[in-house]
Amino acid sequence: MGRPRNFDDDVVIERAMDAFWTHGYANTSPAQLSEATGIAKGSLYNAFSSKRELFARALVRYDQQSSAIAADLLARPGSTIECIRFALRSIVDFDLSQPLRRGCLVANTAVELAGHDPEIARTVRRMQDRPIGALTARIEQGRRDGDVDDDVHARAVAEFLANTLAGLRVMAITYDAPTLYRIIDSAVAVLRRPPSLRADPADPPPPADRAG
Amino acid sequence: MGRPRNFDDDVVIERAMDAFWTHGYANTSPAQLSEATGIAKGSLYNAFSSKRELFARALVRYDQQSSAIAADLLARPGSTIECIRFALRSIVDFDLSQPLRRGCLVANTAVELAGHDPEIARTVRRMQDRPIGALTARIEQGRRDGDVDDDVHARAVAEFLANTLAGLRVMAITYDAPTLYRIIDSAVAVLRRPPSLRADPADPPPPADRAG
DNA sequence: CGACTTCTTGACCAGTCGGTCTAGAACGCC
DNA sequence: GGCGTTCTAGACCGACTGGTCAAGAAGTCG
Repeated sequence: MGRPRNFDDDVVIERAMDAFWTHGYANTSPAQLSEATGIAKGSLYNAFSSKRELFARALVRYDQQSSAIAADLLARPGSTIECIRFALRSIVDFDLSQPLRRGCLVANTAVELAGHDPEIARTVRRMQDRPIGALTARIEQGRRDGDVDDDVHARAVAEFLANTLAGLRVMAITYDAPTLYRIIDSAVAVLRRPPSLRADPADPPPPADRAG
Repeated sequence: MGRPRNFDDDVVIERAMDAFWTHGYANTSPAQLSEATGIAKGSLYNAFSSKRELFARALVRYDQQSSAIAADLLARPGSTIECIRFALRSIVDFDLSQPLRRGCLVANTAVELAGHDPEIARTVRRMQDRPIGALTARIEQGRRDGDVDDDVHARAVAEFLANTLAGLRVMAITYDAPTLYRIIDSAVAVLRRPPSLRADPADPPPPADRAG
């Protein structure tokens, strides 16, 4: 009963996500959100309580979409290394195809808000853990498939690749495709041979790998 | 002639840098800057024209300090891989030792402003190029010293390591030391054996390195 | 000393911030 | 068609934004 919503919440959240992603949290005013969504400020507050709440919903939406894209990319056929290389390239290509360089909303939120707000920090952390989990699973699959060395520590490499991705999305704001592609090639090379995981990292590399 | 400055510009810029670093550009108001520096708003504007101008000066200062620290770290004795590992760990340790997680001011500025402001983007890009140059030099030295393979592409690996660092400083906002250390260990492992730089990256790894 | 200059300060400014509220529109229900 | 409810829209709010300015303080110079 009562008057029904004049708009689809999901559409509004998506447009708000876009605005927050483009301008950051602090630099997106209620007036801008109203303009971006086509909904008057009053209605926005009636539906989402506060700017903060709307942002939280937008962030969740971003995470869902990103996870879906990541899952698709990591489910593609091919060797682990080629799959991950293609996935990283696709994300970089996406960033560079945008009219404005805006990075990754989760990372941007970490930078802008996580340092001051423990709740946001927890949320961001949870969202950052997801690609690590997905990469871990893909690398473990690679080990089962035999295209990844048994002594590759799946979780450690996944963390490393997620870190590389975080870096790439910052670098994509100011650098060009060739540089970013070179970085990706260097990064995925860890899947060729595992990094040393010993306690004393100063020891020399093992005399030869299993091919020797 | 005329009344002399009541304060040291450099001290004020340093404190402003701290405020911008902690809160971001948009979230640092003239009132906060006045409080952080101990200088009345009017004097601040008299000396630095605008918030924007003061920020630019603070950013330059940050870059100078960072470069000096980086130079020191990369000038330390030891093998290239150990030197770089130690340098990355030191930066991570610094980030984690701070009362607030605030990342890297240059990267934060890339995220917050570079997407919308080409001039800031150029400045940030120049600042990001510096650690790449320093790393390139250190890796080339390693090649001369013989502790880095001749087929390591110094510049490519330097870009990769700078990207890793960019990632680390975002990850240091939400992750803990063990995870970050593992990431560093994975990253510096590229110096053990060069990434493939061939056109077709899908080719299998060479049968054995020079130790085999 | 007085003249001149540049500094410091807090009052002041228009504009915007995040948010509230009121008037009334648009339904379901009886 | 009334009634109750929930919606919409935009006027409105105090606080604060980035920035200016006038009044006067603190120097140099002749």
